[in-house]
Amino acid sequence: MEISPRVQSFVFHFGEMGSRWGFNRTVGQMYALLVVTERPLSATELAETLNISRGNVSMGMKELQSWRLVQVSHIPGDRKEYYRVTGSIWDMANTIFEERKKREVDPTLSLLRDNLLEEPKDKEEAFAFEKMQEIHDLLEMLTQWSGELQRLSPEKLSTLMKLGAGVSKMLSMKDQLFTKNSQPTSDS
Amino acid sequence: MEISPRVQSFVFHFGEMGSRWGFNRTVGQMYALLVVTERPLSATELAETLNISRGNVSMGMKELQSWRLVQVSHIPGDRKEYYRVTGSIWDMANTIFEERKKREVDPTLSLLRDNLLEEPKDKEEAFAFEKMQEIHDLLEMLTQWSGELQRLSPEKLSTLMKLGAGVSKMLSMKDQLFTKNSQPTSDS
DNA sequence: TTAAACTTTCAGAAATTTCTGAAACATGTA
DNA sequence: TACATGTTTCAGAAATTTCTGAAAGTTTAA
Repeated sequence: MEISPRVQSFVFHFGEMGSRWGFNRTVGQMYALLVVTERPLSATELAETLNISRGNVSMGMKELQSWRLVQVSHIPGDRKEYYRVTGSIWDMANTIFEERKKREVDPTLSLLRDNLLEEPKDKEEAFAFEKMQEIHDLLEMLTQWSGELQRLSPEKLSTLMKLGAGVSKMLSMKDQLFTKNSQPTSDS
Repeated sequence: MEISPRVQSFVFHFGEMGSRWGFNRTVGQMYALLVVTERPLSATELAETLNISRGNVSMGMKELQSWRLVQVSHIPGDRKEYYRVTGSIWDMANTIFEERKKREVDPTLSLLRDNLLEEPKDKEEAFAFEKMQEIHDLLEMLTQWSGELQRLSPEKLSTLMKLGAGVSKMLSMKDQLFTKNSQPTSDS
């Protein structure tokens, strides 16, 4: 399969950047190519288009499937496996966030929780524990919040984003608002 | 300088994780150690405590300074340079977000902008462009939003987070609210 | 100017990650 | 069974990243 220069530049760029987002260059390229191609692609097509080995594609697809970013599909009368991305761009972003959290934040959170169970032994440790507690709280906040955002529909999220600086204004009116309607927030 | 086992486990863990957050293992360790230590540390102390070379510390400090996560400070009558973290844990998270955005999102955004200037040549390219446009819009949204959040004070942000599921409820009342008070949102 | 005390640089060693390609494996068909 | 058409695995090659440590650089003081 040949691809146009501008699409190619995107695919390659995504490869370079992809490594920052948790997968390596070729996996990034494979994913980008699948995103911008309407029809599902076979492993061989991926390998030939990107000039990478067949084996590498196999491993890459396995990884992308483990991230739930790619699905296998079949074409009637064809024994090959064809790959395509799952869901929308929005789903992609959501999934990447979620998976990264699982791999990067959660382990830190549980380590901090464990470490903070006991009491600090001296002044130095007390200071360290304070900082670790702060990081723990921050990460927990982020975790909780990202959960909320993921439950929000894209439309609502878009509204929230467009609101922009208005968020601040809105917050200052929040108490007033919720008191008026006597609707408590659903705190955990 | 010797550090307690639990603090050490945090420092090492942060090293492993740090590589995910944009810096390598030893830089992550150096930063973690500075975070949990109250007094500023010299390069030699860092090197000895972490068992890494003096040269590596020098490079690491340069990098952390370029991230604006670490500052140099001096002790009167001492020619050594001492390092300490800048700002609070909250500032740290903010800075890391901002720097990562600069390095990871912005280049993609400008590549997409450039690529999308011209018209697609055929049906395949049209589909690809559509997807690229969606990614572009998503990234731009994130960019705009993260800007907003950064301008928000930690207290307000905390309120917003605690609000949790309430955000959704609040949004549905937003129009009503702003109409009542005839206060338009400051859209860009 | 020399020396002492410190920092930075960078070539190349070491460690780690990624990728290839051949062999093993799987599955359907004749 | 033998074969055709696929996929997966994995040892080790290749590429990349990180780290060391010795040499060069900087600054202050006498």
